[in-house]
Amino acid sequence: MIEILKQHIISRLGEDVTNLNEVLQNFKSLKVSRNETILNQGEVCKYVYFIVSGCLQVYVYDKEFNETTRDLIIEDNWCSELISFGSQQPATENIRAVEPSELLAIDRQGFQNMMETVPQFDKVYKQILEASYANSVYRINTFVALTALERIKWLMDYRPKLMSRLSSKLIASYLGISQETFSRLKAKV
Amino acid sequence: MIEILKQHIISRLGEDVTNLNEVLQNFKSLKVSRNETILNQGEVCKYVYFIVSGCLQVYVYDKEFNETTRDLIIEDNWCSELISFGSQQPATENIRAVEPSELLAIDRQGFQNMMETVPQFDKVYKQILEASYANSVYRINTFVALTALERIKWLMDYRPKLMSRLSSKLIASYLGISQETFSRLKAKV
DNA sequence: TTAAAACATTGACATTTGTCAATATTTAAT
DNA sequence: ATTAAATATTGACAAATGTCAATGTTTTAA
Repeated sequence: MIEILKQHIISRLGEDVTNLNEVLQNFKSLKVSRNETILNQGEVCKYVYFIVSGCLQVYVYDKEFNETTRDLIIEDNWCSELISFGSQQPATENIRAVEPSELLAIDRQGFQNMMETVPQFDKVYKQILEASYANSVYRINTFVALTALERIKWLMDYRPKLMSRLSSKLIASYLGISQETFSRLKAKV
Repeated sequence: MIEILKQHIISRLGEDVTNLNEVLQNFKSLKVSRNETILNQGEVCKYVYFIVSGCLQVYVYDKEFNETTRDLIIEDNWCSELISFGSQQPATENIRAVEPSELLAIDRQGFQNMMETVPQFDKVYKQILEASYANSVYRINTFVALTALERIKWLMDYRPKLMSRLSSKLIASYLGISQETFSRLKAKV
């Protein structure tokens, strides 16, 4: 499992990362089953997760307790509630596995260790943050102006893996439309 | 003008910032008039702006060339197209002043100088990035699930200054609703 | 100060999307 | 393998929002 993360890091920081193997010891490996929650809103988010395999859902509840999904993240990506992780304030979002998933978790102390052992690691946090930010900006700009049908087309074009792997219910919640509308419009594409 | 930025930085990094005055020399002061564009999509974003007074709009065009506004940022805040600024790739968003504005601009070289002169300054970029990220996450989670009326109420409660200062047209574009719907629902609140 | 332009409001109507309910299909657990 | 639960589809209808057009109001610039 660690090997996948190793490749991921090398592809970003280059081959010559000193102490990489020691650094990777800071990650704890865990397996989570489908529908297992790994963060509840109100708790402090203690870890940043690297997804080795599977898929995580980041979501909130609206006032009628419907879930709305801010993000769906698959293998070879990072996932966390970064705002809570960074500030140690209670999280405003929930995270759960929507597929059986293999994760590598690192806590703040681990991050600290890494920064000291591998100076370039400073960049990794910045990269994760920048990627997350870019993703959310993109999501706002893409979605505010699009109709339900256009959102579906967008997902098919740019996130085809999500479309084929996940339930309609989940996709609809990610697109911000009802299941019924999703079901109907899907047929029209 | 610089004095306001100085207070802003002191409030975040504390009183004892070494070389602060020299650091502030890296900022160029500029005045922009209403409707003046300071970044066009396709260009590389060269500056991060601190808004001393006024208001900036960050927006994109949809396929019918309507503007959709991702953010409206007022005085005492930072504004940039951070993804372009960080990567030096072409910007995907436009920025314009929607009020006559006084800005302090710093370029990458200036940022570099600051990091070297004031070690704590490293934090400032991270803080700007984190704040921007938190803001966009909040925007996604708040808006995806809200009706037009609820969005208006939200704006009145949490961004009352925007509501009173800016045109209905702009506010509607920020809320992702038509001007007419905004006009009608505003009366019902 | 005045004319032109931009913006805001309102009505009529069309379109999109949501809700509820019934049924079919798939998935999960024993 | 069988049954219960969850998910997906479809219809009928309601509610929300958008579009177009007409008019009134405010802002801007000469």
